[in-house]
Amino acid sequence: MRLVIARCSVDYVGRLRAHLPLATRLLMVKSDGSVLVHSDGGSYKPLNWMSPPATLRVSEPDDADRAEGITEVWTVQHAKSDDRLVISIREQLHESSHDLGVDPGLVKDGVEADLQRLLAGQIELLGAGFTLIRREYMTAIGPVDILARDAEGRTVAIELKRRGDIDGVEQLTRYLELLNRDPLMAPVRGVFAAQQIKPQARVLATDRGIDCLTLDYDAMRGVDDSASRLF
Amino acid sequence: MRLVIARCSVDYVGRLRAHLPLATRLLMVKSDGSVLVHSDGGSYKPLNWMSPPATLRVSEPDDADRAEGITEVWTVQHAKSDDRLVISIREQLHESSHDLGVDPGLVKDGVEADLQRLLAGQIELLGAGFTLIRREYMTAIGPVDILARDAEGRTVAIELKRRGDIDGVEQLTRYLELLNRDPLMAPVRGVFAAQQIKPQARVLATDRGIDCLTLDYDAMRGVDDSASRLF
DNA sequence: AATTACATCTCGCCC
DNA sequence: GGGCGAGGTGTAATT
Repeated sequence: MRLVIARCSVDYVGRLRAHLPLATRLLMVKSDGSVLVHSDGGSYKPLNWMSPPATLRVSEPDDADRAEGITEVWTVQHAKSDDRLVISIREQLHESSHDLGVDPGLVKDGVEADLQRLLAGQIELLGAGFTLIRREYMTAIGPVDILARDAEGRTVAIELKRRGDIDGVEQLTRYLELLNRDPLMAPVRGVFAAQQIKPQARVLATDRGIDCLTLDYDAMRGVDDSASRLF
Repeated sequence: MRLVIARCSVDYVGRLRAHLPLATRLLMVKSDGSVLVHSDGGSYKPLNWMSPPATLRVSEPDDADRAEGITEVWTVQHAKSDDRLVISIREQLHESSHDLGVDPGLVKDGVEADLQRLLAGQIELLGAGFTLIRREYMTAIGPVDILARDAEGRTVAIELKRRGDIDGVEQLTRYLELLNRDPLMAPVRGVFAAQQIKPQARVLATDRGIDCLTLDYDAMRGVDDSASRLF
């Protein structure tokens, strides 16, 4: 990885066009040819960038550029598209190179897949007498997160979200509509389960006869102690 | 902005939990307290990060950490939530600080990719005899992208997307439901137009009697040469 | 390789 | 502040 602090202007041409006026920025060149242009603020998204795979070519400025004080022109060309980033450098204030090696990568816990695994193992959270039919029940319009059977023997489709908003209710509604067309399966009722359910989503779900269930991930993780031994 | 290259492990606890095993990485500390942990690959997204506003506290390792070779512990605490990033540093290979100033920010030129403007000007793409009623036709639940009239004099609501997926079909369905409540306007039919339409979206649209239209942006741009003269 | 759905999405906009 | 829509989305899993 190469780190450069430079006064520069940047132009991107590709799926859109974008321009960064002259200012001092961090240029990060990664070993796969990708380049990130960061300012001293904002969040993790760079001001501008080129995704890998890409190649960086450093060239001399032409006469017009030189007259404007540009000392070096970086052309970062994407390997598989016409996307191009051109960095015009006026002054290089810092430069260093570092060998970082390959990163072992991130281990995550608490994403939707973890929620689904936990709820499938604690299906009684939905109510006494509930039994699991299966996870990821495939339909023509996508997989139903969890299919279960309630104490009365009725089929229940469960849609799981980390944050439950209107889109999730719409999704579950489509599944219910489809499943209820199957006379062998109908009537199927729905449960919308999420760590947090937005008020509007709750209203919409209730209006459509869909039950809402707020999940306590920490408590569920505590019950399944294989999860708590992850770290 | 402070740049540190260090052998470190990282733990994030907040909306989820995540762990980065020991490796050499770039730590970028921005002046708003945000921290980015980058490896020498991937794309612009860091391996882990803390969004601003946040505060960085550097502390001595406890005895257990010291025994494992940790020399410094960085705790990055988000100012408005319980999100926390803990960086355990074994070895600091590089350190530098830079004053970048405030960035003037990005100027996007081609952002308006005005598919809508182009289609409104080439409304005959929808079929012979189509005429434009208006763009951004306001309703109580939001603007219909384009409202047109077909050769038979019937009103047509058009939803435009760059990438057409199920959400767009749902959106158009809500508009159609509303517009068809108006006896002066009903019956209104729908057209779902996008550069690319996902199979599931096409199935749903067809099932609801909504026509699908795939748009060739480059061809449309070629017809309207004012667009090709933008730059 | 292409498709699909999730994301600590981020980033605007408008209300 | 929340809600909605778009992104040069990125990313992982599955087909």
